[in-house]
Amino acid sequence: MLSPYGLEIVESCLTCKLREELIFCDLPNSALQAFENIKYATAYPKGAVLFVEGQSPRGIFVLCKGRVKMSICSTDGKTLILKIAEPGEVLGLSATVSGKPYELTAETIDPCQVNFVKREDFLRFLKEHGDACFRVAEQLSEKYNNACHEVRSLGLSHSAAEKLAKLLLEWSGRNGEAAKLEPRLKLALTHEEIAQMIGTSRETVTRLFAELKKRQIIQSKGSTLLIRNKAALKLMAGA
Amino acid sequence: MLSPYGLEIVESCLTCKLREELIFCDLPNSALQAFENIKYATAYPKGAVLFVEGQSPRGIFVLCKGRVKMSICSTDGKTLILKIAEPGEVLGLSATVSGKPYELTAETIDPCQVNFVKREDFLRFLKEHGDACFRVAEQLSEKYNNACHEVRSLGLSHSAAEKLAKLLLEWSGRNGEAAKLEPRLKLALTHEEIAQMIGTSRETVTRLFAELKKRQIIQSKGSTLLIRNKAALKLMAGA
DNA sequence: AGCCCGGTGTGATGCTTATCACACCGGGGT
DNA sequence: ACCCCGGTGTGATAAGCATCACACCGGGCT
Repeated sequence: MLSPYGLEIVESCLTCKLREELIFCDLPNSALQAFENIKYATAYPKGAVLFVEGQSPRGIFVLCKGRVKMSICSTDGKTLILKIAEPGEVLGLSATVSGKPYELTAETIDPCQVNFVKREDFLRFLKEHGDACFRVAEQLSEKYNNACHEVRSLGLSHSAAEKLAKLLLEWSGRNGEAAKLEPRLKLALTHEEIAQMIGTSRETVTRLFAELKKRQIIQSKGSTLLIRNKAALKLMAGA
Repeated sequence: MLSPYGLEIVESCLTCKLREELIFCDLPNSALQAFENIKYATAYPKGAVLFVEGQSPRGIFVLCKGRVKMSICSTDGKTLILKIAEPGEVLGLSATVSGKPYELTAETIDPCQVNFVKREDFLRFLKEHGDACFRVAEQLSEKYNNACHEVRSLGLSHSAAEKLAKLLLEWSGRNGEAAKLEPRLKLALTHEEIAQMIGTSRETVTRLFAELKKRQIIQSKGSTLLIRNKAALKLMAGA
C-alpha cells in the first residue's frame, strides 16, 4: 500500500519491524492492541507542520518514518532548532500529559509516517495501562535530558566555534561512525539551519566551516563531510 | 521535634499540611502509605549538596522545606543555574527514572527538609501504583517545560538586558504581586548568582542594575526591590 | 539557453559583553 | 577597634559576533 507521499505505510504496530527499538512497541500485546485501537495512522509531506508552539495540545504524534524539526521561535522571527526527531520518538508528549500548550513547533523535513493519538484517548490509555505510563515517564526523562544538554550547550559555551564542534562531534557519533578515527557524516541541513541549532548566524556558520576546512580539520565532497582531525575538534569543543 | 538544623520535621506525609499542593501528596491513602514506608525523612544545612551532575542516580529527593539551587557546570568552572527549586518539587526524578546520570547539581541554599527514596524502592513503587506513575509523568512534563523556557531565554535573547528583564518579571509574578502595578520582590541572590541564572558575567549584572535604577525602572532598599515601571521592563524583555 | 532562486562565500562596521584591574563598603569575628 | 572577606561599583580594553551588503554558484524550470 502506498500513501499519498510515496511512503509505504506500516499498517499495524503489532507487525511493525521496528518493534524492538521503539518506545511503545515492546509493550505487552494487550496494551499494544489497545494502542492500536486509538491511534490514527497518518502521513505527511515534507514541510508539513504537525503542531505549533503555543497551541493547546490535541494529542501525541508517534514518529514512525522520516525526520521532524523541533523548534522554538521568538516574536521577532528568530528560530532555534532544539533537535531533529527520528523514528521512534513521541512528539508533543509533555504538552499532552500536562495539558499545557505545546512548547515546541514540529515540522517535517522528510515525508513522514506518523501515528496520532487524541489527548483524551491517550490519557485514558495511560490510566488503564500502568506499564505504558512508565514508558512515558522514561520517554519524558529522555526529552528532559536532551533539553538539559541544549541548555548546557547554549549557556556554557564561550564561542560559536565551540558549539559547532560539539554539534559535529555529536553527529559523528551516529551510525557506528563513532569509533572510527575519521568519521564520515551526511550534512542534511543548510548553514542557516545549523546556525539555528547552535544559536548563531548563518554567516558565522559559513565562516566557521571555511576555517575548519582551511585548518584541515574537516573535508567535504557534496553533502558528505569527513572529519579528518577528531582530536582538534574535541579540543575546540572544550573537552 | 527539632532536626539538627533547627527545622521542625514533618514526620509523616499523611499529616503533611502541604498535601493539597504537593506532588505526591494527593494520592490515594494506600499509595501514600506505601510511599511512607520507603521514604527516609532527612534534613540538610544550608550549602549541602544533595547530588552532583554526572553521578549515577541513587534516588529521588522530595523537597518539603527550604530552597535548592539546581545548576550545571562546565569543565572550566563556569556555572549556570537552571532554577531554584521550591518545596513540593521532586529532585533527581528524571535521572532516577531513566537510570542515566543526574543531569544537574542540587545544592541547598536554605536549611532543608527532604524525603529521600532509594531508586529501587521508587521504581518498584511506581510499578505498583499506576496513579503515582502518572503523577511522575506530569512532574517530568513540568520539568521539561521549564527547561524549554530556559532554552528559549538563553537561545533567543539578543542581550543580557533582555534576559535580566525576563527574570525580574518572572520573579515579580510570584506571591500575588503579579497583578500589582508596582510589584515588590525580595532579592535573595547575589549578583553573581543572578549572572549565573541568565548566563552572563557578574559585572554585567551590576551594570544593568545600575542602569535600571538610573532610568527609574527599579528602586531598591536593602534586599527589597520595587519595580516602578513594569511597562518599560516588559519592553526590554521583548514582549 | 537563459532565468530564477535558494544556498553559499566574504568584506566592512559597530555593538555587546567578557575580562582584568582596582576601589569601596559593611558586617562578623577575634 | 581592627581586620578580613564576600559582595558590589566602575573604568579600560579587546574579542567575538550580528548585521548589512554584495558577489557567486548550481540546479530546476520554462
